[in-house]
Amino acid sequence: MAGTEDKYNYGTGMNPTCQKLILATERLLRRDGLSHVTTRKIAQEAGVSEGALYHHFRDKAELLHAVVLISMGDFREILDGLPLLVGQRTVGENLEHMLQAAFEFQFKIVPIACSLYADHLLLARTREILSERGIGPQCSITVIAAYLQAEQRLGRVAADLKPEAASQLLLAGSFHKAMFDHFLARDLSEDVTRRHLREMVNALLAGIEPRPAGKN
Amino acid sequence: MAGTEDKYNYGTGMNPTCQKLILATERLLRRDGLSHVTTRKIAQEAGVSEGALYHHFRDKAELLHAVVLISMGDFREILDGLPLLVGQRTVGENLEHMLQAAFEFQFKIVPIACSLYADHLLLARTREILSERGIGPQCSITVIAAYLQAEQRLGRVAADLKPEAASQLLLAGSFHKAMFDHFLARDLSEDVTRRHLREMVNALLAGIEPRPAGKN
Amino acid sequence: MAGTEDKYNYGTGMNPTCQKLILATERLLRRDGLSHVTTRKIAQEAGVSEGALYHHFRDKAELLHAVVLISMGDFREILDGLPLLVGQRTVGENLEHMLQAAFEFQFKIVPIACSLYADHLLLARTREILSERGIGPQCSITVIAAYLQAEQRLGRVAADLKPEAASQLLLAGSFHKAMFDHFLARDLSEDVTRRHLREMVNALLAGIEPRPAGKN
Amino acid sequence: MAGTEDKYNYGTGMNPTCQKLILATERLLRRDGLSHVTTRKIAQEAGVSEGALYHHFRDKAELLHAVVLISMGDFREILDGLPLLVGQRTVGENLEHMLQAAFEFQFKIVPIACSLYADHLLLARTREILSERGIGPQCSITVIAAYLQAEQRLGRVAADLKPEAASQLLLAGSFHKAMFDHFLARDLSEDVTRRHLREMVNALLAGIEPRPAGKN
DNA sequence: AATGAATGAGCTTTCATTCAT
DNA sequence: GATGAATGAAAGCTCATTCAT
Repeated sequence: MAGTEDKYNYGTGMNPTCQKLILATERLLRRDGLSHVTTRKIAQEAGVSEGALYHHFRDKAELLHAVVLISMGDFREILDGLPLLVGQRTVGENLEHMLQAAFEFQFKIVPIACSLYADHLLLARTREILSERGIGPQCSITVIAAYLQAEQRLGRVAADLKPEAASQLLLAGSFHKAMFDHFLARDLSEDVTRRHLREMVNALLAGIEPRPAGKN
Repeated sequence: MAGTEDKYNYGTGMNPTCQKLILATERLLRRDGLSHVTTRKIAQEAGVSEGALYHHFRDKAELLHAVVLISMGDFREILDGLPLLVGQRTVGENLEHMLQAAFEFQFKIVPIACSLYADHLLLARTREILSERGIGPQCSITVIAAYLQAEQRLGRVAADLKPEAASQLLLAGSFHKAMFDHFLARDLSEDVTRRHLREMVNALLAGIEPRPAGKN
Repeated sequence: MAGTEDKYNYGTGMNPTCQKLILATERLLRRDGLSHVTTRKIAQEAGVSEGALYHHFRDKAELLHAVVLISMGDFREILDGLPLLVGQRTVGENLEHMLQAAFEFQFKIVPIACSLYADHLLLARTREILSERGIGPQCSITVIAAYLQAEQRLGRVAADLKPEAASQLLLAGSFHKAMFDHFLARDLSEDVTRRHLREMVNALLAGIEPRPAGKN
Repeated sequence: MAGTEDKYNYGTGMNPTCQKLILATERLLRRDGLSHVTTRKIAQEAGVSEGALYHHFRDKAELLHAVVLISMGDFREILDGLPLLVGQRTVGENLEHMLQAAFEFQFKIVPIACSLYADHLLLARTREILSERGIGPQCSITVIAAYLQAEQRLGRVAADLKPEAASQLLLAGSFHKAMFDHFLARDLSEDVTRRHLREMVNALLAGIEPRPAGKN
């Protein structure tokens, strides 16, 4: 993915000072929570000066945003690859695979994303940054909804399903689980997590209403 | 607060100054977000002196805990009526009705609940308090899951549904929407909100998988 | 003047901390110039904490404003007393007396007033403070113009004089001299200053145009 | 700048980078006020690197001095034409015309000239430079005073007028107006400005004292 | 019990200046 | 000569907490 047209290439080929700052911020956020993460501590942890932080990022919010972007990791690639999976394997397998990646991402950013609600100014600034760059949480929902719609056209998804609603339910489910796991400070094994997510996917796949005996 | 028999008796028989402080804090938390709620603003909003705050609470954290406790306390009551609906009307109607109430509550507490993630100490202490009192987000999930299980026994819900998973999906969906609405600072009409929630319920009711033509 | 309705009573009966801060600011401004006068230095010089500064003044601009107000000293009283002088002594004597007081005030505030132009934000904030309180430099001009108008009605001032213009000329003249004395860092004797000011008053009194021989 | 014969040759035969820096600084000073003119902004505005600034000027102060010098340099030229007007048209017309030009110049330099008062070191250094070159505000006063004296000899100006005092009153009046317009951030039409200045000239021409009925 | 002035450490951000390339 | 990343001190301001009254 190096050298793509991505203007905000925080994953690869990045200035080492930038990288140090982002990693330091991520580490501190996870350990202490946003309200204890000061620019001073970040600079110290990164081993650079506080001035350097403002040389590379307009403000603290922009640094936080970079942390979020870098945390997307696999999830972004999987979202990008989703259109190619239309008609492949089963819908359930595809959704489950996607949701695992989503969860991994969400689990990392819950401490940041939720912290924003503690500071309306930071929240507003984040909104600004996201809209400046034309991205945001709704993007993931839209991409998955588009996938479901494509499968709908193939008859692999119920014709009367609202793709947006189903998509939001799934992402919300994994995000909620991520918040929950953080809240309880529980460190679940990968297996348990996978099972949780699979159960959500399955519940949504089959639906709540009983199906007439026959198929399934 | 001195010497009553209920250690967490923040609702009744409380010193009026205490009560004023707690209510003022709750109002401010909702309005401004944790990081802008200062002891000075709290005292002003409550109409007492800053010093008084420290007569009734050891420190700001203790006051915040009291507020969190009160705010979260309603969790249980929200769903008390649910068991009575088993077998009544349709499952869809019952769930939708429940989700509207849940959303209203969640929308109110998002700024407070999310703020907790900004401060790991506050989060840890809240975790302890809530688990001590046997409340918290898991309660809601359990109650709804119990309702679904009861309906399952009546055959009104698919036999192979995992009630916990479906329940979490729904609550997560509305919570996610609440966070989203706050993030975008959008004030949706009641109608639009109702439609959003109904679409989620419907998506989960019918499921993603296509149903064989015929009944339903 | 103690106990008047003046809401911003910075001269008398003032909180000693306030007074210390104002005096310290005045001293430092005179010595170093605004751009070297930091809130930290002010607090040190005043022998109080930096926090105390912000306890008594909303921001640095408000403190500067207080310094200006306290510097008005006699000038304000003389302006207040001007209406009573209508018809008394000669117009020249009255104006000269007023201008001496104006100069004393202006000489003190030149370093502050001019410094504001170095910082557009501070300038804007000052404009805000002044308009909040309904005061400003135009007030002095107006008061003196009113005096001239009253004398006009008595025939002691030329009927076709524009009072505002004459008033501004005088105040501008002494302000300009104050700037000039500061610029040259010259410490003129009171006598020389008095003569300068008297010459300005006289020039304006008699006018530039030659008078027909006869009276005067 | 290196090794030319004119120590203050900032206008001609100068290194283009130097020139760009000086012009950029002047523009910014006028627009933003001294305290917001940073070396970074200067370099950006000049289209060179921040480092280049330090190749051509020992420090920021030296650059500022160069700018002040250039800005103030016009002082002398403004009034060069005045001696030629002695005995021409009316004294009032001549003064009014001169004051319009003076105002235009003063309005431009107010932000720079006043900013000097924010930094006593800068003020002192400017004082030295200006007096070394024999320029400064006193020059304008002297030139106008000389004009008035010449007219006095022709009987077109009252014999007992102190030319210096009248001259300073006028220049002070327009400078004061310039400061005022900046302070109020008001952008007056040329017509209004012209009227303001004309009223000042007229007030000074006719004087405050009533004239015996009859001529004039 | 209640007040509110005072504290001082800490916050985010800015900026003149240096220096390896 | 020119660059621009890096520095680190210092700016204005905030805030939980204390304490004399």
